[in-house]
Amino acid sequence: MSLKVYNTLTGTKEEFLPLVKGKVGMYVCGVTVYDECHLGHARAYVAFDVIRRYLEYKGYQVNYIQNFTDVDDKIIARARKMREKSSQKDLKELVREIAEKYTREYFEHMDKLTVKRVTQYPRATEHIGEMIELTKGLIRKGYGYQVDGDVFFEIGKFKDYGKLSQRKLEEMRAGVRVEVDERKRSPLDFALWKHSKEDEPSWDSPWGKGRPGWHIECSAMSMKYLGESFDIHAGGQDLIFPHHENEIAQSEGYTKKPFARYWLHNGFVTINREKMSKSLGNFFTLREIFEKCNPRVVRLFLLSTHYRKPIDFSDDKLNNARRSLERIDSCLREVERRKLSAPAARPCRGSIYRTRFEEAMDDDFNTAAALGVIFDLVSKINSRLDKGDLSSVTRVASELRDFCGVLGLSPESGQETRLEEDLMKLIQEREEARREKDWGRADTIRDRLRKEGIILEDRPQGTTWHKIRRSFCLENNLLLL
RNA sequence: GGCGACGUAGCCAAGGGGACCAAGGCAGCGGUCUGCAAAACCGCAAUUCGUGAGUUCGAAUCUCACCGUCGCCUCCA
Repeated sequence: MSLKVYNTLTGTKEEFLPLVKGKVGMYVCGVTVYDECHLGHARAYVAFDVIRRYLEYKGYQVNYIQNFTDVDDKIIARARKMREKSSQKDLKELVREIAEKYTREYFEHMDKLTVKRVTQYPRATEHIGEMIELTKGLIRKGYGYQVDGDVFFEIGKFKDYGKLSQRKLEEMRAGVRVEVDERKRSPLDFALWKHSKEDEPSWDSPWGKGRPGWHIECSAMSMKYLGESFDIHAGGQDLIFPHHENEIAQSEGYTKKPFARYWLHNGFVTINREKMSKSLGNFFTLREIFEKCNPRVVRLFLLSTHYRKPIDFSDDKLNNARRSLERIDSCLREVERRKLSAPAARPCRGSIYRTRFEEAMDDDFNTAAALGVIFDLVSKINSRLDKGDLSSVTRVASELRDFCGVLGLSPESGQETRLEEDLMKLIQEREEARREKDWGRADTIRDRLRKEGIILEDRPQGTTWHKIRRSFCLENNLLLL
């Protein structure tokens, strides 16, 4: 069975065939480290993390590169603001600090979302030399022109300009409504190199002191780490134009070879159906969301819609995801409890579920459909457990774990198996009370433990307990009131 | 203005010419289990896929029109 991916470049789903058999080179545009990550970032990196995981599941060796833009106008603007306020520090120093801070935070948040680390995270500032070389080459080949200390890319010289965003040059001109830099030959020409002001971060170049334009870094770094042509280039839909269009122009203008072969773009996160964005002020940072919600819940929420479609965010929808996740978790917990777990089985010989799961994922990474299979598996396991038919539970459960792993939704390992002594004692006390049919006391203890985040369940085989996350506690406490 | 996406039960969401009188989740309802719960199980719940017309033996799925929502064309995941 073959994997099909939707390619923005052609506007169709195509069979995925990597350049080199068994290997995939994949580049995803990373963040500009000038502010906190928000849900939109989470969506993109979770989506491409799942794609990476699935490619690995299929047996590919994935070389996954993601950059950090650690020098650009926004970071500099931020640094200026900071300096105005209090700091005596040098602007360049501040830029470095800001970049470092938000890079660190990026990793913290992605770790919580169980986004696996990619192969390498190159930074723009560490590849200035490569970018200068590229820019020099582009000038030599007639695509770049210098004005004062700036270098621009002349889009009119690249005949395929617009092929990714499926636009014609004339159409775009009509739409341009930003003030135009008069020195540019076309309003759509973009900067390869910008001269910088005295106090700004800068590097020596043939055009004087300056810094690279935004688009050139991705061309330079993807080429360096993945070669002049590679398999997958991905990012948010908002990067299609102009960022990715410009990358293509630069890279293909320079190498005369096809750049990325498959372009994948994720849809936006919306709030009340409007794009979440800084300018609208309707964005939620991951920090805020994680304060009240388990990151796994966020991840499940994000995967419940196909990655190319818009996904609308609300507390209500998070709660929905929360309950769904609890359904998976309680199933796995029960399997564990009955000692029916086994390591995730990988042999792909087809159960009907595995076939369905792979069909879903092969169809442009349809995680929503794949989740449907996961829940069918959960139902099957629960049903078997209920009937006491344990014969195939171990096998089915390992399949379930396997699929959860591909989506990055495996429960945290190392479930707590011990309770503080006083809490253990309370549970025993309740057992006694129940034996004596002192229901009042039993219920008091149960409620009290619940407030501690410990859920008791009386089963035919005896009482069980499990801890719940604070986020779950909050909700359950509300239910108690 | 140009280009594009979407509209499926109370909510989320998959499907994208016949196996669909439409998967799965949440919420809901009835039952089983329980001291009561919780969890779980069994069952019910869209005769219908924005509206209208058309193509077809057959349409949620294709075509056209209309209505509605959103996005890109400017930094943005």
